[in-house]
Amino acid sequence: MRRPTIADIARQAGVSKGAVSYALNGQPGVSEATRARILAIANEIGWRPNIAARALNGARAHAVGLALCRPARFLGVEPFFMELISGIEAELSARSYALLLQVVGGHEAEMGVYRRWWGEGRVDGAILVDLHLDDPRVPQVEEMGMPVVVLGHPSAAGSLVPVWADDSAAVRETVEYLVALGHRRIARVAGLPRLSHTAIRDRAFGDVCAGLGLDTCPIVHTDYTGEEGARATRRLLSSSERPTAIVFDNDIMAVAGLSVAQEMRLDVPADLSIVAWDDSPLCQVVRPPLTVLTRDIPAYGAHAAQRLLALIDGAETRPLEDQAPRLTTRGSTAPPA
Amino acid sequence: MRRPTIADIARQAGVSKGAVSYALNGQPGVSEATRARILAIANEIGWRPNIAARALNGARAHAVGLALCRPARFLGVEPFFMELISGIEAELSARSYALLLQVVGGHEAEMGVYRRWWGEGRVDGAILVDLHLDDPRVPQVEEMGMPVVVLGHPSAAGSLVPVWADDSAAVRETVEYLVALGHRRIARVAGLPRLSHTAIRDRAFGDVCAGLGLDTCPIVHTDYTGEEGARATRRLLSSSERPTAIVFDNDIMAVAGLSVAQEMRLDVPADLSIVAWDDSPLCQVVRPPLTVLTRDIPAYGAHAAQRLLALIDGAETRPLEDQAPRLTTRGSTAPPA
DNA sequence: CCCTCGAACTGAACCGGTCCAGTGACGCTC
DNA sequence: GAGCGTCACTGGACCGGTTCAGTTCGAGGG
Repeated sequence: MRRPTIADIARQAGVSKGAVSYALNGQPGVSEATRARILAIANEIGWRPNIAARALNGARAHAVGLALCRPARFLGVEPFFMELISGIEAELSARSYALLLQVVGGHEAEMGVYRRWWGEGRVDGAILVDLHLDDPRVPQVEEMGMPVVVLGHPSAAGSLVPVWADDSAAVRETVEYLVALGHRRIARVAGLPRLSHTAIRDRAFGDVCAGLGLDTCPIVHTDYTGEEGARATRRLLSSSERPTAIVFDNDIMAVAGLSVAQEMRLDVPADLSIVAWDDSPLCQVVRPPLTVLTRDIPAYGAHAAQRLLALIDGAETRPLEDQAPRLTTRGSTAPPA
Repeated sequence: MRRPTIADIARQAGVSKGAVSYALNGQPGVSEATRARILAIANEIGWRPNIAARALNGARAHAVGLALCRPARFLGVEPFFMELISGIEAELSARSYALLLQVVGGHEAEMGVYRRWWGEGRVDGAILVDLHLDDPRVPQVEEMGMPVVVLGHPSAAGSLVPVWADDSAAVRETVEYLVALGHRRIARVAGLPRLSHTAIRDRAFGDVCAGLGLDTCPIVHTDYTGEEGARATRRLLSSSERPTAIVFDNDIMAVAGLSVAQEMRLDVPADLSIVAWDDSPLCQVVRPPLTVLTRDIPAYGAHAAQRLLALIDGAETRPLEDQAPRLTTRGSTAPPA
């Protein structure tokens, strides 16, 4: 039971392959009657275009690539990637593009995957995530000439098209809110220090705290896991200058931090206010529910996909600034006791 | 800057395209000297095989498909899919296969995606997840003739190759453990009732409870979200015959249930024991840490990918029974007060 | 020295589409 | 009714590989 080809259709319709091609692609060159006949036959015998054959004629691969460079154990931890992917997907599938996904162990492997995909004509472009400071992938991808959208701040994107959100503004909003509540000792439990968005948030945090004349504003770096979040929290809460508010870089660390505080018989929010980055069901399920910096992650992914498709079409190449994270206040923040 | 082709290599090496093809594919028909020369040139000019051209010759697409039929809001909720995907990926990438991913809204859309992928020669096979009772996808996929591995119990897989784990055994182990602790009133907060694995767990739960002569063993069905988990827990804990132990079908509901219990001033585990299905950082971060049914989800995905690749190669088609979930006891289970 | 055989390689068909240069028929105009 | 333009369609080259039937050549055997 061979797949039907346009040659089969041509034979049945009594026309040439060329005519069938025109008819099926909505191009001029065939009469409406013939077109209808050809479409009917194609439909009847269940013809589908063979993308390989199409791609061979210099056409699009109709797929974009995403290589995630994270150990598997971190992937499950954060809902971020799944939400991002579903957003990217929504945009892609609307244009019948597929997403090629690969989980890789490191940057070299990631570049190897991109090189292979691009070299094999498997993808028309890619999305780069988790930018590092001085990320080696940026110049390498630039050299490959593959259309690429970068999820991250323009300052780190080189000549690639960035899609980004203003994390600095979110940090500022959060700290100002906590200060308005009366907090003077605010700490930050951050993610991996080599990630560029961590650096941006760190700097914004330092700047805002200094600007507001706050006392000590420690930053502790972690690997985003609950264990490290708990350890960082324990350390902060045991210090002589115990902070009255902690801003966490993700939800899982915030929940871990909450548990640590409660273990230490501290009341949240009376003794300690907690803010998490990125909302998730988790943040609403714990007691008290967590005040969070909310992002529309699927939209973020969708915008990135949009820009990438535009880039592939040779159109839009300007940076795209997405909505900044918004502070959603819940029960975990209050004036210090 | 055109992509180099074997014609370019042939020209530079002064041989025919055919010879280059033999050399690059490790086939006999060229001398070792020539082969080395050709490989050197290919390497130097950065040649990569164009998969479209290869696929055109009836070769493999070197990709498998996974269409996830879940609303985006559920995807982020559970680490399950991300872990599954990373496991699938690990196996695929070792064999240079890519994973085509699409998130779809319903079963018809999902079948449309598979039909398109298969018809277009984009994938060599697919993995079917979240089997329903009398799942309409099974006969449809059978008819398409596409190699497919089903993640789910053989009884629901029709003639497709199932990869499954013995959930019944896990349910039995859990209930027997709780009974051994002294519990007599055990409840189950289950997932979507139309999913076949929910039905299997439900039946096992009923059977085991009946077999052990337990009193009432209510089952409440939910949609896997924290909100519904909380509501179900509230309902169970407010009933006249309050259960002393609850087994949840995922981690997020278990955590929500824990919060509800603590809100109701019940001590966990003294007044209520809690067991969650699927371990996650979340389960270890809350107080008390949750007793869970642990599965090696990445391994599960890897095994499914293995079986699928074997199936594509025309080899193995027997069902594969994976390791059953194992009970990992933590602080959330104890004898009833 | 001739014949055979295998290794090494060539040339061309082929996969399933796209697309361009032609071709023939028809209608319109002057 | 000759000339022209347009429409509908044909035939074939082409994309980048694979594969197979030949061809050439050198070595070995009798």
